[in-house]
Amino acid sequence: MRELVKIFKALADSNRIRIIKMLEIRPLCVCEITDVLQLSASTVSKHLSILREAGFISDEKVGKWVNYSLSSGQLNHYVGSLLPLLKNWLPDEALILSDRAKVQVVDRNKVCGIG
Amino acid sequence: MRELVKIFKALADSNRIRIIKMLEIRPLCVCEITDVLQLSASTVSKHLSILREAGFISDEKVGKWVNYSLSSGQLNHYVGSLLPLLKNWLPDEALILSDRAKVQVVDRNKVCGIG
DNA sequence: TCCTTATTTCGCCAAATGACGAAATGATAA
DNA sequence: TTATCATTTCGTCATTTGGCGAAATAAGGA
Repeated sequence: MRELVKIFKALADSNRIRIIKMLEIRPLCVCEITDVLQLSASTVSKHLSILREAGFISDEKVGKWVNYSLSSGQLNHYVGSLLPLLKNWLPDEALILSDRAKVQVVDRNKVCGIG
Repeated sequence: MRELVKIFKALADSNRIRIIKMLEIRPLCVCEITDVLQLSASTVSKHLSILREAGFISDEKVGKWVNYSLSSGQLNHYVGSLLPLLKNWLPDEALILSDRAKVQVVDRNKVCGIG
């Protein structure tokens, strides 16, 4: 029960849903997400830790970057059911489409450390 | 997006999940739910309004009681996907089983106005 | 080694949340 | 009509949440 509540809490924020929908495109580092969402790095880092604790995403340190990607969903039963639903949801939401367009072109070597 | 966040917020509380799992058994009035959850009537009423606003439940006034029941799920796309998932989840959770056992025997004419 | 860079953690603040009791509402029963 | 009962609304309070900037970490490059 506590786990299920944690999972729904993780989804109960629009910025975290935006992150999940961005990660459906490809793995991203913190500063790429920061660039798209226009939030501070510390705020994005917090959102990512909430999503990670809930099992939606996993992180992998590569050099000075941490790449975040969607979980396979095989580890957590609830996540395995919810991520496919989310994948089909919000297909026409303007904000999500614009986020994803930015994800397509963002370059971590250019956005990180500048804006 | 706003609607989806509202829906996840509605599920992001253990007492509201308990209510949904109780309503899987049968429709209930506020005071029956109050009796099982051991919360104040005003708190339960608030939880029910959040679930109703999100589309999970509907209410029907019958005499002096208001019967709450699970939505068919045909009205709201998200709810229609999530309620069936919830129906399969937490099948062995002790708290849910105990709530449901109470639902089986609770009598609104006995519990309302006393406890 | 020293400096830069990406990320996380910490401390703070404003707003939202979940709880309660008291008061208001609406319907039944006397 | 008057009293009772189920429910909702209101005001309050403690806790949680989501945001920020500053400081701490950790890795890379000069």
